[in-house]
Amino acid sequence: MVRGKIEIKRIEDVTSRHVTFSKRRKGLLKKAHELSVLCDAQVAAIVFSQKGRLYDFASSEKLMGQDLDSCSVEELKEITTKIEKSLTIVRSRKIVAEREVLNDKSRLRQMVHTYINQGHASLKIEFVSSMKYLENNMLSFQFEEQPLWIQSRSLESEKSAPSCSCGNMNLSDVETDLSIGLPQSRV
Amino acid sequence: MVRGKIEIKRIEDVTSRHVTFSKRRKGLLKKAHELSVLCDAQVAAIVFSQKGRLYDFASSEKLMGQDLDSCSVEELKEITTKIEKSLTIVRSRKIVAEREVLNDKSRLRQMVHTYINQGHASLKIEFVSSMKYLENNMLSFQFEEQPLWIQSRSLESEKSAPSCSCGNMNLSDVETDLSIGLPQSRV
DNA sequence: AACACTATGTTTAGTGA
DNA sequence: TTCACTAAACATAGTGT
Repeated sequence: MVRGKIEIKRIEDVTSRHVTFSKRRKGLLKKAHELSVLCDAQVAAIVFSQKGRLYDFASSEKLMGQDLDSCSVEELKEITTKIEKSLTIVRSRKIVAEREVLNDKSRLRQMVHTYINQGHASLKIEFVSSMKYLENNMLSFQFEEQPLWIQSRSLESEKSAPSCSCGNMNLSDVETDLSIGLPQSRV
Repeated sequence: MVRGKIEIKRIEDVTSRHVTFSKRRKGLLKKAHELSVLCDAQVAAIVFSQKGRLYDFASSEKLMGQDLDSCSVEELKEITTKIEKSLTIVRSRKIVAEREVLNDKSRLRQMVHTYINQGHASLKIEFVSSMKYLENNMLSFQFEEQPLWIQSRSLESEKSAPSCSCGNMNLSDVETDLSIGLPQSRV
């Protein structure tokens, strides 16, 4: 047989799909890295396996592990610039995520609307309530339970941040919180 | 001359860098798309040019533009599953972004600490105040001014979401808000 | 600047161990 | 399963227009 070109559509064979996922995921993250270095650009690539495992690359982590003790003033200023850039990417991720949530909400609205109009009475209540569940999830955006890999990663980040007070603020007391919802839903 | 292999380091020539950025960016987004289709995985790739322009791919947007009026119950359930997946990616982007902010904060702390210990008195005040500015930016995470492209994209999303009340909640009134900061800094 | 070309390097689908 | 291999497909650096 001939090793021909492949069509870009879902690979049905489970083994092939896993192998291809592994190879192409590696390729994608490598390309993301190369682009960020060659062109000095902020690049992030995020991949989820079907099991929910996260593989990602984010260019601003280049910054990690630098030996700050030996920094000159010029180097510190350069790092300041880089941090400003990384703020930009964090903010923009918020924009991208928000856009996605808006699109999701729009789709949910359409679905609920369409479904109700079609009047499949027997399934209606069940479906609408599952829609409500999803809506609530998106609106209150709570994280009751997290997969283990998220917990461990968060813990790692926490541990690598030594306690240090700056001015009259103890930075370890910072509470990080993301809420997307109706104003009255926040406590 | 020989068209040899290139070294992965910043391209100094501005024109070459821009051309390479354009070519490789296109390649990366194509690869991201192919991976998401071939392996049925959630994939997102986010690229910023040095001017702050955003280029991105997110696999869940496949969903967009589907004709929901002709959906069967089975299709609706499938879409529900897809929406649940897209929720996962949105949540995980939050995790990635938070991790990045934590790393940034850790670096800032180290920098301020190191700098103060070195005692360059003449520049100290200036530098520390600029660090404070950055800290505040990260802590309060406000969006006073947005580039035009962000505003126009947000408007597009808003327009494509028709008003529809579901239960006792008018979904168009949803207020989206992200805050990372001290509890008392929130209003 | 933005495209077209193409030699060369890189990625990967399929195979076999 | 997970590796290594390799032909073929693909991406792209340098070039020309």
